Amino acid sequence: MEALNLPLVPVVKKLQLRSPLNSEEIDAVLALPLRSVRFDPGGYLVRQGDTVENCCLILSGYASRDRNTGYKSRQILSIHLRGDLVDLHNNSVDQADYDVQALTHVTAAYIPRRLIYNLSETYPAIRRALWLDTLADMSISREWLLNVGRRSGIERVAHLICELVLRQEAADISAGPVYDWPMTQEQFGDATGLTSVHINRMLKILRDEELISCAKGRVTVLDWVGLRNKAELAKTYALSLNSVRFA
Amino acid sequence: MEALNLPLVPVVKKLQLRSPLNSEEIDAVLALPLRSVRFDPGGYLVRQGDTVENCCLILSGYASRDRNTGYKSRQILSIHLRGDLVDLHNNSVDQADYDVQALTHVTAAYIPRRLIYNLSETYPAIRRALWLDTLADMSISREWLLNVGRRSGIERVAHLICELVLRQEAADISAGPVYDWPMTQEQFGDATGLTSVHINRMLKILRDEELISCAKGRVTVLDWVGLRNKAELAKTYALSLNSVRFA
DNA sequence: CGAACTTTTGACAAGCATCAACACGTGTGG
DNA sequence: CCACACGTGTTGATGCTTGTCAAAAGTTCG
Repeated sequence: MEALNLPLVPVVKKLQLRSPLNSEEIDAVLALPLRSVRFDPGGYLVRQGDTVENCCLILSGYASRDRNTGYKSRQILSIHLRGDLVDLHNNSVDQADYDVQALTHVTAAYIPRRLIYNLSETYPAIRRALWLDTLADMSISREWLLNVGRRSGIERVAHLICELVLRQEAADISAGPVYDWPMTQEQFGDATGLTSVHINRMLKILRDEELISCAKGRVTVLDWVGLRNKAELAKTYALSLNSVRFA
Repeated sequence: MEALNLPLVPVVKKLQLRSPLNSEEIDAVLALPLRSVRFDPGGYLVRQGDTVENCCLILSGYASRDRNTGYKSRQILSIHLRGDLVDLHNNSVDQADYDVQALTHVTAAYIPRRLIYNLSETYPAIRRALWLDTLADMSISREWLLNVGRRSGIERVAHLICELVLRQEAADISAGPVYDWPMTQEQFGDATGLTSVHINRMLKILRDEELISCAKGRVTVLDWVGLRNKAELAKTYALSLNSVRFA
């Protein structure tokens, strides 16, 4: 019982970032039944066109949502960390209009979407939290669109690194200036609308200017202010990542 | 009384596209108090950083949501037609993180956001409709990100034209192959992540290939299938624009 | 240890931006 | 009524950014 509940603790924490929950509401979330599944990198948690009967929750690892154009290229729409309810947004639509793919090894849990729906109908605070979580998601989306549409290659790369740093801090995955690097350069390109070759060159510039250093699987930010300036990171953006609360 | 309600009819219609409303719910929406304001092209309906106390509804004309990077450039995040509740997504955040700007002459109405919130708490059907409307909005956002991130100039332009055509049909603003053209080439560039000069060249190609023709303020689609092929418009996308319903 | 993937680097090509000049239409004031 | 300014559309010349192709070196994992 206790053991079953533990995976849901990050979810409770994430929801409470948005709207405070009382103990009854917390218990209701923790009581959600889980069906855990492990995925290798590249595995599909959700496939475009799937009939959506479950909501997919990341328990560990990193996953991406993505869409692709006819032939060639993939666009990563968002990146998801532990505690993220990835396809809440498919929750009321018949078919998923994107893939959800494991970037690293991922443990995910499927939750029947009907149960989440019931929960949100029963508890207004949970409803608000889910709503605000969605709003935060949309805010990140907007920033990505600005990033891809109107920034240069070097700015895009710096910006995405900044975002991942901030989100990992908010999720208590990292502390200090050393951060998980969940993705290949190709995947990073798919997130920024660039090719992997160009990503490599941009990372080299950031290394040469001593803003970051890369080891295997990790990035260390050497100069946070410098990196942020390179990214033109909006001041309000950092806020929206962590502190969208019910007002 | 009747006269006051008329502007809200398109909103009711839009909500009912998502989830059926009974007459009590319809009356509740129609009873919302409005404060109408007219804007010239370029006027700001909402400014980034504004404290959000009202929700902004488009009664006529076209508006855009946009963000800009430090110096130069603007990215249009979405385009809004009659009946759209533009900043529902700021509804629970203290400050707007984007501008809302009139593309054409616009009549807009401000509605206290608290009233919309109350409405959604009182009537589950309205809540679902607003939620699904938001999901549809996110679906469009995702497609824009794919468009800007992974498509060539010509594809981006064709794709956006296709989207505007579909949405105007869904909103009963146009019928047949002739469509309003609410924006300048510069604005079109801001929506697609290109420059106005390049937009001009891409439009010339589409005209030379006899896929569209342009007169002042209007675009006529001469070859819908050809234009859609040029855009690689996903089949599922057309659906998501109009038919996100409660399942 | 070897196979498969990822990173790195170079040479070259293509796409798009930038700058600039002119055409066209519209509204405004003299 | 004309002249003019201003915004928008059109086109050309040029250069930078990024993509493409290719090859070699490093890395991971069975």
